[in-house]
Amino acid sequence: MSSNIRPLKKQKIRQENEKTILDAAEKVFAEAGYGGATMQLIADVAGLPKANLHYYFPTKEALYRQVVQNIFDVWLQAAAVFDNATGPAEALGAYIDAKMEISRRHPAGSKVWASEVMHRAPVIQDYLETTLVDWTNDRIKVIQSWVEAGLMDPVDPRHLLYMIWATTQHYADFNHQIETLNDAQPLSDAQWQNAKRSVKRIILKGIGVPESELSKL
Amino acid sequence: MSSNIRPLKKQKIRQENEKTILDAAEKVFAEAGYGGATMQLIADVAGLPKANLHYYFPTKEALYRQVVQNIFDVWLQAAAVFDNATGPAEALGAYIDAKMEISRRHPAGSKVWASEVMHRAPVIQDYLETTLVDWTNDRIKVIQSWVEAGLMDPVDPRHLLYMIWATTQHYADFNHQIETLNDAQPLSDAQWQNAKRSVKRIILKGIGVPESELSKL
DNA sequence: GATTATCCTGACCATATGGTCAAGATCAGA
DNA sequence: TCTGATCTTGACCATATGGTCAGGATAATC
Repeated sequence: MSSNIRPLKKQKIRQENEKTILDAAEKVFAEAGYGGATMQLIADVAGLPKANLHYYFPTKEALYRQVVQNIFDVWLQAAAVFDNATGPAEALGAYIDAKMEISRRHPAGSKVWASEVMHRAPVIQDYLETTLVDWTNDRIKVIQSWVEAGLMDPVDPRHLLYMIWATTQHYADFNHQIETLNDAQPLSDAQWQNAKRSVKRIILKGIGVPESELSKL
Repeated sequence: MSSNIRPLKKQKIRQENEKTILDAAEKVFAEAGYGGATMQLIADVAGLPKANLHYYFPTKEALYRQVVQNIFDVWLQAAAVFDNATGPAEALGAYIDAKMEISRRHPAGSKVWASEVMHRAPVIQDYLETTLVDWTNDRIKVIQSWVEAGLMDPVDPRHLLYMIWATTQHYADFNHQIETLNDAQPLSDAQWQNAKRSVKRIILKGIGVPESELSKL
């Protein structure tokens, strides 16, 4: 391709505008849902005329699809931390930390993801059936091996994963409820640390990680 | 009031139609979100002409509000099981069971609730600030007393509650994902039992409930 | 400076949707 | 059977929304 010669500043314009639009779209989709979001509102948040959105993204659905796929990528990146670790305490601890951090930094993305799945995944069903299924089955095998090695109790890996997903994402998806229960204040740094420690401790102890490992958290 | 004399069969008609409409609305709101749901679709699901919905519920928002409030009531009923129990194993075990059962029987309601909270609770914010805050603070005190009585580890009650809510509701809100990961099959009776047992065991063990109590699950 | 490709945008359109209404049907009680 | 209240519904309306388009601006290349 000669694409790295001809378009240079122009390509940059496209790149930046797409990013601006995608960020605005993620926020609006998270706050209003797919049906409640309007192209006009996304345009306003992005600071661009509506017609400009349709220049970069042909339809609302195409824009939404891109938003959801980006979130899926973030999700997969967090999953990488799960690997290259020796045992359940280290691996699951790091995984929980990573997912909690995403919930903190990326709540809108998590909400869009939740909404998409709640509505039976009309856009990313194929990803669920391929990438997610494969990833999950791989991790299940890893957890199974830990069980067989006596590093943890014989818990059902599937439900362990669901619990980790549910709990960590809850801090993003239900952040409004959590704030309301926190005197209408966002969690402070210290409260986030406490949340992470609490979640890790209960789950890891719950699957039989020895106290000697837990004290490292 | 003479309302128990005059309208009798008529009152029954209203009652039945409102129920039909509310059931249809809950399903459609859960599947499409507030913005994606249309009065026409709700009418079709209910088997009634659209104009009839507006006879019983003046606006879409009023109908939605009623749906959400009904769900809140179910939620509170489940919370009752939390009480009149002696210690964490019994109380939290029963609470988790009750919430898992709701997720199984009432997934649409849970999804509407999740969606409402994710969108910053435009309709039931007052309930969150009053009923939910009060209920939560009460339970926190109860859990705190268990900690002080040495019946469980000194975990942060707030995050324990969040974990229970997150995990149990996950089985409703993300049931599509769970089905996809279960060979596109809904969970069987046995799988639901396994899910309940797994969740209860990890959480209760995670907060330090002694093994002698856990074996009763 | 001329040419071409990319980018920008106000004005516009077709459609879908929430909601209205008036006329008719059904029912309880006198 | 007559009367008044409740219920039913097809037809209709105003508005909001996704999407289009033509004409103009801007930037790169020669």
